[in-house]
Amino acid sequence: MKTRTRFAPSPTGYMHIGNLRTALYEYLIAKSDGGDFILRIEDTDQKRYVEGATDIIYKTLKRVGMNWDEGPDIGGNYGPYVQSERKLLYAEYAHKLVELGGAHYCFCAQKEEDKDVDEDTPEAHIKLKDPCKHIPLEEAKARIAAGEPFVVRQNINKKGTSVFHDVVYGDIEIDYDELDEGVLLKSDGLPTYNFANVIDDHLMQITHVVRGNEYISSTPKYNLIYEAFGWTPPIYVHVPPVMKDAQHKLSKRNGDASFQDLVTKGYLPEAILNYIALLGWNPGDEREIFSLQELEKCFSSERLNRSPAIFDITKLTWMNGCYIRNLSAEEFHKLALPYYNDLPQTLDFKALSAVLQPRVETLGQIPAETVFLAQVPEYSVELYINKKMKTDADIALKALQLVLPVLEKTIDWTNENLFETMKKAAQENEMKNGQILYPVRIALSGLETTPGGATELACVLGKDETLKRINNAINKLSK
RNA sequence: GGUCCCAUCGUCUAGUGGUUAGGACGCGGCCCUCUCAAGGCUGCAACACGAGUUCAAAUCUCGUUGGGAUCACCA
Repeated sequence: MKTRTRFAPSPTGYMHIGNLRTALYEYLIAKSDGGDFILRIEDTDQKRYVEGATDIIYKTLKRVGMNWDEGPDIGGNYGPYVQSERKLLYAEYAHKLVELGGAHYCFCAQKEEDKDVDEDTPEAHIKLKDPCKHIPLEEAKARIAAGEPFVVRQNINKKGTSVFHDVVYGDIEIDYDELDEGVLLKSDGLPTYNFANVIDDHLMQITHVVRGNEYISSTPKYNLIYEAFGWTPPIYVHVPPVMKDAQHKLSKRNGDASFQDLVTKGYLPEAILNYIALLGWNPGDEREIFSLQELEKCFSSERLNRSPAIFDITKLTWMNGCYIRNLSAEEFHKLALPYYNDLPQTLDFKALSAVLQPRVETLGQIPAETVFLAQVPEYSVELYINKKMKTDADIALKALQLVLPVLEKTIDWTNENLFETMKKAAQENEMKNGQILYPVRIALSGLETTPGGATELACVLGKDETLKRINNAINKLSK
């Protein structure tokens, strides 16, 4: 049987890093086995639906090169691939499941939201027995026919322990009486995730289901549905979450960086993808830099990790630097250009870009220290002035002249606290190490300066002296 | 609270009974260099705890502690 995996996001906002990683693993499981990767949109919760979110999903996947073989936009043999368009299908199967004894109709009002209930008390977690379960089927049907609102709830009739196998976690045992008889078909006629994912995964012939490990405890419920229909469950691959710190998941809700945020900051999609691939997976050897194609070759779900991984922006930054340094001068400049225009308050980046263009061409390489694309302007100016000044005085001069007005505007000359602190730090460092902080030293030389250096110089010398020295440098270069 | 899951340097991890517990990021030092960065070399740094099994345990078992998940007409 051909391997088929699916990425099934809800269009509720930006693409989270954890989501993207799940998609990656789905993609890799399929592609490392010559299988198909399917995109399915799970939009059964109309309350959480966010306009444009689907587009973000498309763009993100395309941006990192994870192309899907079937999906809402390109179709396929198992469509439609948007759950809201499959509404009738779910209803049909839900009624069928009732006939098969796997579910029942329920007419209870929606449970009120608990307010002042202490989450930790046992009482807060007592599962309600559903009185509707005992309504005779004929009576229930009559009430539905009469127009009474209803939901379809799952029947958990089994006793004892359920055992299922997970690729990552191994065999897992859960008692049936831990399971609640959850809603499968909501009163608005749309299915819940618990039902839709089973129906769709079966109908779309999905072989491997990859999802967050928060679904582990409800997996037996899904197996019960498969069983009631006489279907074979897929292979389960539950993955641990990506964490922000030891206690908290990475989540957009808390303002954690999304894929798009990272890209905007100058992280290359390839680097982000490479980094998150290694967050919970490793190839078994010591390689760390992988293109998507290379990952396809060596990926194995057996090497997925069981414990959560903390997202470390520092290491991503390092990896991003690796990717940026590998760019050709042309590629680099093309990618960096938007950032020149993006920071109008600090420098005239258009002019600066024109100044820097020949430098990249001359050097034929990217400044080694360039880590973030978004930092390109600052780094470039600094490096340029420092390194090329002597041989390329003319261009350096132009860069300096661009920097000067910025200094006057951006440095808070009145912030005495800042200046005092930095001055003190510089002096302490001088006493301790016998040398002045590098940027200050450069600045003091009066010949070379940089935005950063000038700031520190200003801390030590004050505004007038700083500007005087920079002007001297410009004059000297003009000759 | 019930149930399920997890536990190696600060972080990502290798490790499936015998290793000086390896690598990467970060951090410190040295080299290179007109500075920084990059590169090279090097240093600091971990098996949560306690029993047990065994000649031998990071690895197997049990317990403890700590953390996470779940108990929605959200996914």
